Amino acid sequence: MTIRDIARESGYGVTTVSRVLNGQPNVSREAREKIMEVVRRTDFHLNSNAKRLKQQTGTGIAVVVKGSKNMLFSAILERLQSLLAETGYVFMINYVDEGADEVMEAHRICGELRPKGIMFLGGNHENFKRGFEGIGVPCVLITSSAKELGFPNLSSVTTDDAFAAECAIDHLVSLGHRNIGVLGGYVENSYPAARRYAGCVRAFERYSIPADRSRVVASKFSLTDGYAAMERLLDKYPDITAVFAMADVTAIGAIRAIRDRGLRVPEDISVVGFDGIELGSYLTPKLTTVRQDGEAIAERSVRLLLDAIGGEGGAAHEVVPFRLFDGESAMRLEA
Amino acid sequence: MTIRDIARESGYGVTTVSRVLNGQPNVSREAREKIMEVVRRTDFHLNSNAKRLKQQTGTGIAVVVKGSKNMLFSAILERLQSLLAETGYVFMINYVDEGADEVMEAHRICGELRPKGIMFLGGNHENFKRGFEGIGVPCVLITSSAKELGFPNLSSVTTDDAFAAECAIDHLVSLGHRNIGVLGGYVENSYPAARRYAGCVRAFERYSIPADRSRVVASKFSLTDGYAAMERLLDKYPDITAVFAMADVTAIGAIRAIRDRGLRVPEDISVVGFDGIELGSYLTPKLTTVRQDGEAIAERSVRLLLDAIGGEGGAAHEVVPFRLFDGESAMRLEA
DNA sequence: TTGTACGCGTTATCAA
DNA sequence: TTGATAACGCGTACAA
Repeated sequence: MTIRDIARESGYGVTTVSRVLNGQPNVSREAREKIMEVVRRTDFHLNSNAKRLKQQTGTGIAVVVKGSKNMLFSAILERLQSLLAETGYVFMINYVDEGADEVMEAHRICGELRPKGIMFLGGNHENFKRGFEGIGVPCVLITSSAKELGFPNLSSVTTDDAFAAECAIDHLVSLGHRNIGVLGGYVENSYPAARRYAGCVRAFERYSIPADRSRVVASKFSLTDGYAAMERLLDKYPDITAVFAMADVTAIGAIRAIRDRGLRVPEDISVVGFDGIELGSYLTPKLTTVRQDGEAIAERSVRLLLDAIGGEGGAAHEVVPFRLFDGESAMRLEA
Repeated sequence: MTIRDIARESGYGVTTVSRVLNGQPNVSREAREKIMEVVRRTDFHLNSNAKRLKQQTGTGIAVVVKGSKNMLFSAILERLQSLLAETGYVFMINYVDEGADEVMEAHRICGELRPKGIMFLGGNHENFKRGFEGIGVPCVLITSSAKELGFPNLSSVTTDDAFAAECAIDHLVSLGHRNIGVLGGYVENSYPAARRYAGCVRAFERYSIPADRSRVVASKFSLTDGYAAMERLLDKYPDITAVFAMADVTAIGAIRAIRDRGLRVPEDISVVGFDGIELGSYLTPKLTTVRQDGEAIAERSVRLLLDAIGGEGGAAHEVVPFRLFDGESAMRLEA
């Protein structure tokens, strides 16, 4: 079933049929109705391969998601999907492993799917430095700033990770804590982890908390890794009274580890997370956390990408606000 | 940059270039090397639109995911992705809203992406009855049995929902509970919900628990809806001692609601969930739940779909084992 | 082993 | 307002 069959069936030419199917003007009412009738009757769909071949363009936006069990990413993804659905773009999601090279993947995607733009949900700066050259379509990196990378077709949308982490530490210190552990991503692999770590250091310095008092254990952002990291932290520094986890899932894993040692949250150890996933406020105690604004992040990302696709200006780097959600998992240190 | 340019540049014909690029035999070593050199040098990629237009097929498998915040789905999806990655199929994920018609969406996808097969992660029987006719590619419905639908190109992979729910109720009854509430999906919209409900009824009858003692409140499968459903349940039946929630997220929402009423889990109210998401065992108390085997579900689904695409046999309907994970959220009823 | 030439289904151009 | 026809880039008979 092709556009030609519709033409023959309806008594018009292929051009007219094409016009109707693409909602173009310069078609008589009558022709439009007759043709649409046939189209509906035969349940005809344009062949998008032929269409794209002709138009020299893949009508779609690819999303490369780094790590599939990130609940913040899920929330952002959902919002992206619904925002993009309204625009008529096809939305192509590709998950890559946390250790994979998302930029290599992007090259593959460009060759294969010819997207009009690419969104990276998470990403490693090294991979971009090494391989982003040569990617021709507009891109936006989400949850990791690409400002210093300086590519003209790579925008970014982020939370101010350093400042946000600083606020988290501020909060703990204001509650009287000085022996604070940090559970984090791998600073060398993850830009957000590096920024958050930098924020911690800044805060510790401000309060003259010696560097050796800030106990940092790297871990992947997952329940099980958070658990393991917390165990190591407790082994090495049994005197800590508070923990800042660089992701909510890490915090949840950590809380389980704390309890499995017979300690309580927050009475024995206060915990502050990062991300602000919905689940956090269903836990007991409710998770105190730095809440990133996933909705805003998604919206700004789509806006930036669509503008870039439309040819409006070059790369932009936006920072969306966060706020500290004061839950129940962190409390004042009893003297 | 086309295959013709590569041909000219390398001094061979387009056919030879095409053969090399598709790994076909009947090409001399020398030609292969020379051509590959040019391909690498110019970073050439085949135009997949032209390729698919010619081959009359989109090389890919589409997945229609119903509801994006289903953590079980996320886990299955991840596994599907990695299984399919090994096969070289492009993996196209499409999220649809819980209220949307996934079969309509499948039609759109067929017209647009021309996939070789479709996987439905969640789905409504009514939609299939009404609209599946006319979908020509092999499909597999995951987490909902399509046996009774009888389409020759629609396989399915499920847990035995009815039996699993029956086991959940069995467990609660064996702990001494008789006043058991049920928090569930909409029985009329969700086949798994209907099956699980049927299992509950069967168990209640077996124990001669009057139907009016089984207090059922329908709700969507989400944290917030689980919370609201539990509130309604407590309003109507303050004397219940146990709750079976048809999804873990519902259970987690319910637990929050119970606690917000000043009651304890499991001392005042026992809770049993369904799905067995990883998170459950990080909670306090650890969630007692019916654990579906997401890995096996993903693996069987891929197997079934690939076999069907390969033309091996018709529709098959597989049931994968589950098991009751005995956590801490359900306890013996104190006399 | 290699090359020529045609057709896949659509849109764009141009003429009617 | 309409229609004939030439591309788009690839795979593949078929010929050499």
